[in-house]
Amino acid sequence: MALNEGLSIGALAQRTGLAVSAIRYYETQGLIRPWRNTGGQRRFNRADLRRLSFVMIAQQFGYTLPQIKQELDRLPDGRTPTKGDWTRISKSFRATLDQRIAMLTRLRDDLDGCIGCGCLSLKACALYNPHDRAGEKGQGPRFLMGDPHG
Amino acid sequence: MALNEGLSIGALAQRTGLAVSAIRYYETQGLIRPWRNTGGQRRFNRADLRRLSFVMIAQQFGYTLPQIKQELDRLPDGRTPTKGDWTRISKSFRATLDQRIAMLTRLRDDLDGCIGCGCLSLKACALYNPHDRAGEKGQGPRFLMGDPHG
DNA sequence: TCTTGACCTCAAGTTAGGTTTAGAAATTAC
DNA sequence: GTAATTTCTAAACCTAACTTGAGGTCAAGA
Repeated sequence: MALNEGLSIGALAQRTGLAVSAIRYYETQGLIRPWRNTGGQRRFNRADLRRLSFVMIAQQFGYTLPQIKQELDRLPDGRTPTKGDWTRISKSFRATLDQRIAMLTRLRDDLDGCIGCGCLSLKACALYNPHDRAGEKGQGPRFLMGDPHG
Repeated sequence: MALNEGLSIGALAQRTGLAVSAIRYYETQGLIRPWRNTGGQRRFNRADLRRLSFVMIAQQFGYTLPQIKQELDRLPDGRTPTKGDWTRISKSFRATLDQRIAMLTRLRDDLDGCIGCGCLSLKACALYNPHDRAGEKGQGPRFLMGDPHG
């Protein structure tokens, strides 16, 4: 492989730990844009290693591929994230993470209350219609672990 | 509807807030076992309201339907959860929840370290191969947001 | 040169947790 | 008794994020 010919998809797979099929899939989703060599095979920049690493991290944080694409698209064409980019993005990750931790903590508190009360004949319960999606559907009151006519 | 004929699927849907189609689906998954009236329509016990409420809560906690079925199957045939059942089960929920909170908190700490360091040329990074699935695949070292030959 | 392994495309399959649709039968309301 | 709801089944469809398979091509080593 000559010096300036870029990485093959297999090499990229080995170095990121991703499956070859996953990398191809990411291409269809617009997360990476390899070029083709004369034989029609994909060739990648070293910067794509970082892009894929970024994808993997963002997935850990629960981001969907379209959301990740959105972040990557904010970078000037094909650029590898700089320290400044990373700082901005990771602060947004941090906020998301804080929210999720807070949500679970509230759920835990609700559950603790519920363990104490036995919760089997409640007409309303904190576990029902939890904070993170209250009012989402507007379907009126529901009953939890109990029968309103019970 | 005579007093002892049980609830129709629509009534159950109204009182739980679930879609009729979801209730039918739960039956296919073995979470509830309605009987049929002479016309072939499903009829439910009031206890099924609690079973379904239980399903909905457990889903909030991230349990899959097979896992929920497993919990319900531990109850003597068709029984509605008693206070004792609920205490046991909710303690298990609590443990799961604690784990998930701890995991996210570690992730947040790692991220905080990573914001500081810039993280763009690391050969190893705490965000890579996070605690909750370390060693999962045995694929050797991977590189994160950095190029090992960089 | 030959062979083997990596790579190509495109379509279909996978899992989870359901929803939608179609056509028919049962039930309820008037 | 008739019309309007509900309910029935079975199969197809849905999203997300990929994987698998079939059939064919490219590249690298002996």
